[in-house]
Amino acid sequence: MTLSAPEDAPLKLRDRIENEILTGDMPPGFRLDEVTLATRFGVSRTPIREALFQLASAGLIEIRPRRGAVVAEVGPERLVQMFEVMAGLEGMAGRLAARRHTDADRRSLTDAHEACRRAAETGDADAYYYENERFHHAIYAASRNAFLIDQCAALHRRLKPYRRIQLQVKNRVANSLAEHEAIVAAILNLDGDAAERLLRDHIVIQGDRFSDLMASMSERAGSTAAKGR
Amino acid sequence: MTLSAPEDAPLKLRDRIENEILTGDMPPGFRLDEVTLATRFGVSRTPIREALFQLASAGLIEIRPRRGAVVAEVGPERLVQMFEVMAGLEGMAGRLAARRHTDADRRSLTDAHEACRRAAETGDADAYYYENERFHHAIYAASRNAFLIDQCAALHRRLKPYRRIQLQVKNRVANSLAEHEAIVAAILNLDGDAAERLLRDHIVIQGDRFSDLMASMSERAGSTAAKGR
DNA sequence: GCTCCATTTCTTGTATACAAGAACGGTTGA
DNA sequence: TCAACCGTTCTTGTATACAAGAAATGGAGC
Repeated sequence: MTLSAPEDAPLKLRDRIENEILTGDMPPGFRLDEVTLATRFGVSRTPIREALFQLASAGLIEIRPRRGAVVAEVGPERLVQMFEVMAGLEGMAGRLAARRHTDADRRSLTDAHEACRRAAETGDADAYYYENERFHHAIYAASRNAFLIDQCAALHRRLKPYRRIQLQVKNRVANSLAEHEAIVAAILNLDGDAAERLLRDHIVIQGDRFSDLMASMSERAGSTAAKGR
Repeated sequence: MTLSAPEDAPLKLRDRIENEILTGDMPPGFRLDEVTLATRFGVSRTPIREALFQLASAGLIEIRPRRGAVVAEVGPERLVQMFEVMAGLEGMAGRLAARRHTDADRRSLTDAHEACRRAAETGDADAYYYENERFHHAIYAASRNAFLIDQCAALHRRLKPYRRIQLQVKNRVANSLAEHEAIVAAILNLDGDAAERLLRDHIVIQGDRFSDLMASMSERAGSTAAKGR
């Protein structure tokens, strides 16, 4: 299973491990043994350790001194917190995008939205997942704040696996698209307050949607558990 | 010059280097030579490299493959962007704090505010700097979102040196305290919208304040320049 | 049969050795 | 005098060796 497909030829070690974590090949709690990884990737322990430190900084794994590294367990509570922050950041990006976007931003935003619509109409969930990502990145970019773009992209990336599950919830694609519609309108109308509010609500998990996500998660946990040790 | 004083006995390598960067002992553009650092700290290159990778993940330094690491140059543009994001995050923390704070949060918030007032009255800028930090962390904590707390604390830490300069701007302490007053009131009154708005304005740099900060920065750059190579 | 302790084994943390790319300088030619 | 090219030197990237702490295992005592 692969998540994204850039030029995958010179993929750095860090990204390869990161992918395995994000795709769930290395489930939460999975023990990351240095020598095992080293032999598996055909390198020595040194570059492995460097990659692990970077992943630890990103919060994807947890390094306990002298006790090795494990894939970070993100419990329901922390997951909700992360989505809450994501909602805040996206709302902020939307507000800024509404009053700062350039003509080029406007175009890439509408393009991405149209691509989402096409994917939704064909009912291809995977395609929608991909185009949805493009849509959100277009909003980040339109905020014209490079630091905010970095922060949003980083958190978005970390939430990738859960977002994917989220889309499997019933009717989510149709609802998501309708929300996109309103978001685009708000940004193009330079209505920052509306864009912020709409994006916040678009991301936030609450009520039924939250329960659904949690349910999907626990199912999934059952199927992938005990891969570690 | 030291920034904060935890139990400084078993200070990790990463933090020691980080401190030298944050305090300005290693100014932006400063070349971080591995062997030099290794001999200076009395260790081998390996742990130095680990620390450097972590600092790079945090955005404090920049590692150019095969070309070594340098302290990241944060230009005025990026600095403004970082403060903009900080304002957004603090606003969010304030909004959440207003509707989630516990009795203990309420107490530590008012305590921190009182400490700020005392420091301001004695005119001790350093003391105010320290208590101001405590005040903001009290708000983060009151948001009851551990992930948001982490994010806020990390960015706050990165902006430390610039915040310190900011306080040296004329009348800033008095204005800051007045703004704190209103923020506390909003949070205690459970007025999330007001808390968010007030905190955003409290952090944001614009107009005169921004010019003043830039002026202080360029002065400072002059005094510390060319320490690197 | 269970528990606690000692020994062994395994894993991580650190140091060092080696390889390869980048910066530097000197020489040669116009 | 200046520029380009080649060789040296220095720095980073990787591998390996060694040390020290943690887990695992086996045995002894209760």
